[in-house]
Amino acid sequence: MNQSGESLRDRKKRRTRAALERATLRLSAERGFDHVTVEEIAAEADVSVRTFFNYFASKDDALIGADPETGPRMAERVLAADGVTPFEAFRAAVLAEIDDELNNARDLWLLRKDVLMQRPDLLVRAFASSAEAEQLIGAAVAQRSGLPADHLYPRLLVAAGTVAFRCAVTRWALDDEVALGDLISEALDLLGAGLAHAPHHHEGGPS
Amino acid sequence: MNQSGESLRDRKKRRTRAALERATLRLSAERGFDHVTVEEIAAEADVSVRTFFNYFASKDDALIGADPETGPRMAERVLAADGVTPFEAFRAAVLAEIDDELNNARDLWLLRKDVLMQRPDLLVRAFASSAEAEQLIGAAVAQRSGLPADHLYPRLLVAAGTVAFRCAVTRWALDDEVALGDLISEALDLLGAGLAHAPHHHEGGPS
DNA sequence: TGCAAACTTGCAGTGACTGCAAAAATATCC
DNA sequence: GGATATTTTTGCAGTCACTGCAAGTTTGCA
Repeated sequence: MNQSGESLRDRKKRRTRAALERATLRLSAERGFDHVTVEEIAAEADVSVRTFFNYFASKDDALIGADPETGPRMAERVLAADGVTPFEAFRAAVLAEIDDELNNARDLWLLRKDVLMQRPDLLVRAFASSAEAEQLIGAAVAQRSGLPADHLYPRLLVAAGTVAFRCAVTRWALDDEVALGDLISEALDLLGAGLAHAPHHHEGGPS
Repeated sequence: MNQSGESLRDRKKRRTRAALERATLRLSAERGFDHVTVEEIAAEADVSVRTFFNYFASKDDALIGADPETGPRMAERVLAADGVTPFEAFRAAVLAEIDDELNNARDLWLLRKDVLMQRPDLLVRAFASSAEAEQLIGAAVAQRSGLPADHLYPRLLVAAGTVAFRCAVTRWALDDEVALGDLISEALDLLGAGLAHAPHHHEGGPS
């Protein structure tokens, strides 16, 4: 291993993963997600098809850049935030995550936007693969709440938070000129305050 | 066409659909969802594989019995409920739907329970196909709210409601001795009241 | 330099899913 | 009751996502 924390191997893996993600998004933005084969993606990223599947469990996963580290990292974030409610901890974790994402991979998110503009429903399908991540984050929320791990609240919070994220991304992809972070924040606030009452509608107002 | 509202054709279609659903669930409960092929399901239901795909767009869809009429029917229910908030209308529509379901196809739900006991994560995947139904119901909620169809609130309500349903079904499949309707009701209440504050935990209390 | 571990690749195979056109079943009209 | 139009079922051929395995290649470490 090198003196730095990241070995050659790690660096190569990160580059390959990024290349596959970028290839998936670039080609999909160009001709539509299901007019692109994994074979083409792999070719564009200059690796074998088999290698594609070493990095992503499915084509859908490559679309959202599903990363096995996301779940554990989010769980850690939830546990780390101190002196706030579990909900606030979760909210902060989500916002921190997307902030990092936009800082480190803004180009990928712009491509993603192009793809989702064409087919917003892809997001619904793609998020279905996050089951085990939800599990982990839910356990963290449960721990912070002093609730049993199988209680309804943590599961519902994480699941609803995930769809809030999804809704926000969808809106972001369609409407122009809004910051993604703001949309996510708004959606989470709505969940926090309760959906019992619809917000009033202002012509040309916020959102 | 017969004197009754339902022709021979309609009756046969309903029977075939039910047979396919039942075959999917029976075989999956027995040996696990992904150790069953569509070929086997079709054989059990006594139709061709191609016919299976005339009824269900995917194997996942057969698992939850995805019905093209569900979306429109739910939308209608939302619009029909009168003199209540959009949230209440949605809530009532969901509860009415599951009530009908349990009355008309309780046996299928018991089989479903067996399958989900083994693999709760299947539900997450299966619900991903409901994108267009969500669209329809969301439009109905928007109309009742006096909000534009692309506003965040209706989309979020329906999406969150869907995962609330999903969470409730998962809990129902794992815990014994609880009515599914009660669990769904509880989950929707939580959404309505807001997730900002975790409910208190009573030992042995109402989970 | 040499060994061990991690990563990549090709290959062969399974199975979901699709379009198409012919065959079978059902509805409609006289 | 029979001819005809409409639906539904089916088989077939083909594409493509995804998997396990075993061999080849690269990187880490002593």
